[in-house]
Amino acid sequence: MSELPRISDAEWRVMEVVWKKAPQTANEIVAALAAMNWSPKTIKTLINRLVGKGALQYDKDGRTYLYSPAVEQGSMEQGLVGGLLRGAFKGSAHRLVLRALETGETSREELDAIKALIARFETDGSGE
Amino acid sequence: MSELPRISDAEWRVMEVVWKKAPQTANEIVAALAAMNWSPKTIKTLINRLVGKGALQYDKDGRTYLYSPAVEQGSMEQGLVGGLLRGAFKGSAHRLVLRALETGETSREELDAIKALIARFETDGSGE
DNA sequence: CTCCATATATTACGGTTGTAATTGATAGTG
DNA sequence: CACTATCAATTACAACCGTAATATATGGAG
Repeated sequence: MSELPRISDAEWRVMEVVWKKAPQTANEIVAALAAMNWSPKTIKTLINRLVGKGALQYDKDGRTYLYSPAVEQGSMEQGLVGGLLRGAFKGSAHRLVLRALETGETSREELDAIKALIARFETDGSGE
Repeated sequence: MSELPRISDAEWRVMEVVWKKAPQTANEIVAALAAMNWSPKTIKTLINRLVGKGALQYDKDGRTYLYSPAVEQGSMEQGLVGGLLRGAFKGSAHRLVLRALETGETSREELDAIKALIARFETDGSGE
């Protein structure tokens, strides 16, 4: 049961790019992150760290590398939220949801989707 | 609009103690954290860092200090969840909730409480 | 007034993170 | 075949974090 790597915020941005489309070269990743205004060097560093942590893997294509995720986005999201839930919220999911809703950025559609989730988890204790 | 300080996990544990009861002396905080098996020195360091970050404040009582929170727990929780929501979930509250529920640790009571929250946020767009 | 127990303050040290620059390897260009 | 543009690898460095140890100040016991 391989442990999920612990990755930082900046590293997460890089993972998002590769989760969205894989494999990608370092330069493609850099291009996808243009909006971050990071030096390409910085992004290369982040990529290397992610490889070191086992979050990214690569195949050599001649001189360049093709990077792909080595961990699933959903698992990482679960790890993140689970940590918060256990750590800061002591398992109180409704308090976590309260804080999320308090940001005031949640649309009616999101609220409906959450209602649907609750219904699903109410009938059977887990996912459908 | 004072910015919320950014505090680490270990520091959060200390804040929890002071949020639960304030003011408290350093020694009372240490006692409350006995279960963490941290050296008292370590806890003093965390307290000092929290003061430096503006998360704790103190009043001198002779030679000892009485520490109190300088930021509210709710605000800090909101900052935490809001950051996650904007950062990793791109505003998709229902996906955040999904990941929370997937941990499989959520009781029926929690689910009911969440339903109540949804209802509240559906009628008026914010807290009552 | 002196000494000690104890409270706070300062310093330590290796690992992580943000943010890069420098170095080393190599595929093409001429 | 020598040179350069470009990859990836190594190194840098300050701030933050976990985890303390050491130093300094001071109220109270004699």
